[in-house]
Amino acid sequence: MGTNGRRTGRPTLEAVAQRAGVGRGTVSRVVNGSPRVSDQARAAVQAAIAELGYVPNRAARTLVTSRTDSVALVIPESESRLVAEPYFTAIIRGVSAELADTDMQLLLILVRNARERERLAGYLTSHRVDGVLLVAVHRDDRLAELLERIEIPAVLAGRRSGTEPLTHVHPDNVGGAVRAVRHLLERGCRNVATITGPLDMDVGHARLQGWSEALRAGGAEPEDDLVATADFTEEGGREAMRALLERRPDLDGVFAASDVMAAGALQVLREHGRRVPEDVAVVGFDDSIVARHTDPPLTSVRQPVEEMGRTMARLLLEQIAEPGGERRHVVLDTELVLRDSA
Amino acid sequence: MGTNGRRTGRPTLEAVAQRAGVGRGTVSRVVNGSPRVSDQARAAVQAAIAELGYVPNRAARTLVTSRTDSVALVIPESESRLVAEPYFTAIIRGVSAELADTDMQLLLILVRNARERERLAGYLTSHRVDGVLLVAVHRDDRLAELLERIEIPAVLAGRRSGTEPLTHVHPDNVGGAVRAVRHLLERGCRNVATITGPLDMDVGHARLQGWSEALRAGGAEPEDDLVATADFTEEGGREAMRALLERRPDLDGVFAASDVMAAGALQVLREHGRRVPEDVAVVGFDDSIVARHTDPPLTSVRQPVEEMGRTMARLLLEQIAEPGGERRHVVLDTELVLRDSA
DNA sequence: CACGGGAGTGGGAGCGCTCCCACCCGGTGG
DNA sequence: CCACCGGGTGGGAGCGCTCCCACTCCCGTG
Repeated sequence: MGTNGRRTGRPTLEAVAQRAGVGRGTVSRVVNGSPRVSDQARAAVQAAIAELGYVPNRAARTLVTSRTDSVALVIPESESRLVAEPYFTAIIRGVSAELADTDMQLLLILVRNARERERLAGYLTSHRVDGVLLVAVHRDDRLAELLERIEIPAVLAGRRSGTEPLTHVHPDNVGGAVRAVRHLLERGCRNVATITGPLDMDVGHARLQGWSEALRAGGAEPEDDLVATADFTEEGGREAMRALLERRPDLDGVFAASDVMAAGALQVLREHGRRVPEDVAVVGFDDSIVARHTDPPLTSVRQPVEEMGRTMARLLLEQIAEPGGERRHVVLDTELVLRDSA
Repeated sequence: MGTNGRRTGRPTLEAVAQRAGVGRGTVSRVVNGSPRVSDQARAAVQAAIAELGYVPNRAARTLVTSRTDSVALVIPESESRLVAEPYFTAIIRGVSAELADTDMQLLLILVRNARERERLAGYLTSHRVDGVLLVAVHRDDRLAELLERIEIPAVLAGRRSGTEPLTHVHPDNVGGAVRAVRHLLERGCRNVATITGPLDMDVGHARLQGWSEALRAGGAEPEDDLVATADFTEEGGREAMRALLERRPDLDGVFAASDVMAAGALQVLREHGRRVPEDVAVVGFDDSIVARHTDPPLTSVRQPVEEMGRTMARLLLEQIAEPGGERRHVVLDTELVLRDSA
């Protein structure tokens, strides 16, 4: 009693100090790994910590340091329905794995609408997290702009454009697309069409660019009527495929910028009596779970999503540790996974 | 200068009080919605808050109240590969939606191994969160035991057994299975087999039970050689299907306790030259994304996963608000989604 | 042998908030 | 007319930590 009106039974730094027969300062130094402590004192403190089961009070620490030891993973919901869902799961898994050895907390923030974006803005501005990971970035991304404006450590999955100033990580979209289309050409396809993602996203744009590059490298000219743009959804894939068949009945290969769109395309091809891969060969992108279950199973470009998550987390931690450091840009390799569709 | 050595430019409660010409106590009362404030004072304070853009410092509040205003969603990784992935995404979405209007933060914690479970234990014991949501519960679940022991507000998705003492939410597994099997019987199936999930999980057990009940209700006897146990994976589904075909070549219907296992079963049936649904009708469970892409598309029992997430969050908030309240148990309805496989 | 300085240490101040007690004041009842 | 009450209010104390300054040793140097 007296001055010590403790409400929770949890031991404090003070208690540890008393137990170890040292001052608060010394305990703090030990806990925070300062070298300026004698071996003797350190041992005594560590023993006391173990005996009492001391765990530092995060709030008290945050209050004085104004670090929060937590980072936010922000997922714009509107996009999350579009991009294949396993993508987010894999990102989360990677981020979490990388953070596991730290004592950083992972906050998950889904942003569904303008009101929630507003809330998020207040949230970030009041520095309730040390850093932010943002996925599903598109051109003119309001959230990315926000991150840039308030100068909080941040890492993007994807980018707004080729000149993205914020640190970001993404798969080699161009290279992956090139690989896919090259494979189609090597199989003997003469008229390779593509179903693109939204062209206001770099990922959509880049995969289209890869298609063009691969065609040119193969001596073919990328023709406009071999391109149909969709929105990463299955229905979008179906519509695009119908349009392509109408415009170019002679097509014999399709590169779809996502597995889900490829799945839609496969349905339409079947409806039209085209055999896959004999009449039309199809390659998707993502190597997601759907790729293994389509009929026929889908050849697809694998992107290392979990690895992306890990990398993002690592870059963010670096940036938090050294806020002045320069922005980074990491591109991860893709790989073509062969199945039956091409 | 002087006593006010502020480091961040953010306004404090003190600043608001000064601006509004009232005391700290009054500002605190307004911020926390106490009725014991005159309309005049409240107006002045609200104006000052708006002008200064005041946001309460969470750490300071936590330090004194020992509330953290955050809840943890705990996902045991070992299971997460097994249960269909979209499940977690949907749970997350539901939880997040329900929390969006609160100022509760959502912490995501993946637990991969014993070491991380240990860390989590320390984490929870030191009350760094106000409550916990736990998914993928199985019998003898160590994490569930932990939650029970440290008496922290908690809600489970699923349960350890029929006598689960903790508050929990789950779909009507028995009813869903009954619905599926009844459908198979009504279609004219005479020998309905089942591929179960792990029987050390209530969900595996309950879906098996539903199969039995429906058979009996239909006048048939559930025979042991019509049951094969798997682990919710595709490969498990394949093996189980092979075993069933060997034991009971006369089977003409299969109820699989998950879509992923059903997908594996479909492959094996095709390999064996059985047409689906003509020779063998198949029903899955989950109505996950794979169900739409199998060949043929899979009839499946839909469980309202997002709704489960919402419900879990709601129950948790109630429990945090009133820690003494009694445990709750919510069962959500399922629905049969008809496609081509049955 | 005095002195400067580095290593190690203790503890005051203060982070921004809530809690609670003391106080003020106008209305009511004896 | 005064004691009483209760709505409304201000501000001290204190949550548990880090930061930093002051202090004590004890070594090496001139």
